[in-house]
Amino acid sequence: MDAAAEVFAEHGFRNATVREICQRAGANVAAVNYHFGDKASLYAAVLAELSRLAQDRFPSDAGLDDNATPRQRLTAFIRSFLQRVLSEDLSARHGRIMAREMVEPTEALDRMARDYIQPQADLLRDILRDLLPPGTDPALTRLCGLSIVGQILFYAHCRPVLQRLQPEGAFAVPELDRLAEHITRFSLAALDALGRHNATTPRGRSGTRPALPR
Amino acid sequence: MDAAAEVFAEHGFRNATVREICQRAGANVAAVNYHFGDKASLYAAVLAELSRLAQDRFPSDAGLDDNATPRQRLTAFIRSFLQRVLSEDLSARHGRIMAREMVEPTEALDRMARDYIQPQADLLRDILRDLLPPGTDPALTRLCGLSIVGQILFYAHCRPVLQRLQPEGAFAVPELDRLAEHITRFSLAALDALGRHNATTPRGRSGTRPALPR
DNA sequence: GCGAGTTTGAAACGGTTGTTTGAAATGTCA
DNA sequence: TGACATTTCAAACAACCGTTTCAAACTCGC
Repeated sequence: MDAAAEVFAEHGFRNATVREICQRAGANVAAVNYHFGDKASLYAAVLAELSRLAQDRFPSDAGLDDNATPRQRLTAFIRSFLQRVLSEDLSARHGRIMAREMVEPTEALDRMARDYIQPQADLLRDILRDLLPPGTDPALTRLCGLSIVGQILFYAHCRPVLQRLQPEGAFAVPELDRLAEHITRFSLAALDALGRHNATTPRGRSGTRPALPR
Repeated sequence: MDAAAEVFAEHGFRNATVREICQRAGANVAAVNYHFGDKASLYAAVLAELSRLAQDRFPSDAGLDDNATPRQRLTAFIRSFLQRVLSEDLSARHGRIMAREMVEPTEALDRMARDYIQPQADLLRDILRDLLPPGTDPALTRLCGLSIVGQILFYAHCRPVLQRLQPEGAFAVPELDRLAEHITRFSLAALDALGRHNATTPRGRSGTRPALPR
């Protein structure tokens, strides 16, 4: 399974070959079918195991006590999410596999969305509900959540592009601490401002919002 | 080439088959090798053509006159970027192919990064330089650019996931107009706040920034 | 130490891939 | 029309894929 995780992370489900997996594991080609039934079941087993590892290595509420403020909870959420996505050790394979799965879904994505992604989405929604003024349009809350997740997943999806951009290293992936700090600051600043404008007209569409430049 | 663009967008370079391309084009299997040399050259030709189409259908300065403000230029940049990525017509194929290329690069990505992505990155950097106070740390400018691009590309990369999230449709992809407006508002709010805090200590690291919650 | 149950191994199978081949069809121009 | 170049076509090729087969090797309770 360790070898399989490596190969799946490198090539994706479809392009990974059981021959390479078995070779890297020092096993025979028939081993996969004997122990797991087929390639797809091995993939499912690897994915489940990696999700479990990533989840309890970087829990979303890392270092929070019971009465943490919403701001603290968002900070922890962003940081642990980034760690799961960017960390170079075991869970890096989880991040790479998930990134591929999002762009090119297999049947495994349905279960991942339900068991792994949905709870994260619910958690973020709850944090944002506490962070934004009461009565905030749920659609706005949702959009803010997507803006935050987007900033994070960007580094999971686009690393190959960042590495190719000039000038040398200027667009390289920043170190994780610096990155988590920036995304948190950027997002909190936006949430504060959007919350302020929205609090005055909890149900209004955009009447009192500052007009966008045209 | 039209059939090829379709099939490449659906399955990616590696998983697309010349047989399906030729069948969809009503041509013989040998046609690809006869007219383009090999599968990779056809892919390169398709990618170049789609980039050209997307670029002059949704130029980054759509509807701007010469003395547009930085805020207007950012608004136009975000909107046209989103259109290139999400629009359902021709350029949808370009968006899907680019998304795949970012997660699973082929040799074609090197040229795309240089000729297509780099100019966009330079443009966004210039806009942000005008938008943030003079003396802003270039690293911060860069991070803000990545935050903005991340929010946009998220919808290109994660649509399959969004469609699978409960509750029904609540996390579906919002319509483009609403989305462009949100990302612009979210980003401008963050830029304004970060600019304010940073302007007081143009070169300082984080001394006077509001402390993050722990 | 032995025999039933489990695991491994080399080889092969059927299927799909990108590419090549060489003949047939089509187009071009005197 | 007749010659020549260009394009299409069905068929085949070699390589690789996931999976199966079945004999050999191993494990472990007795």
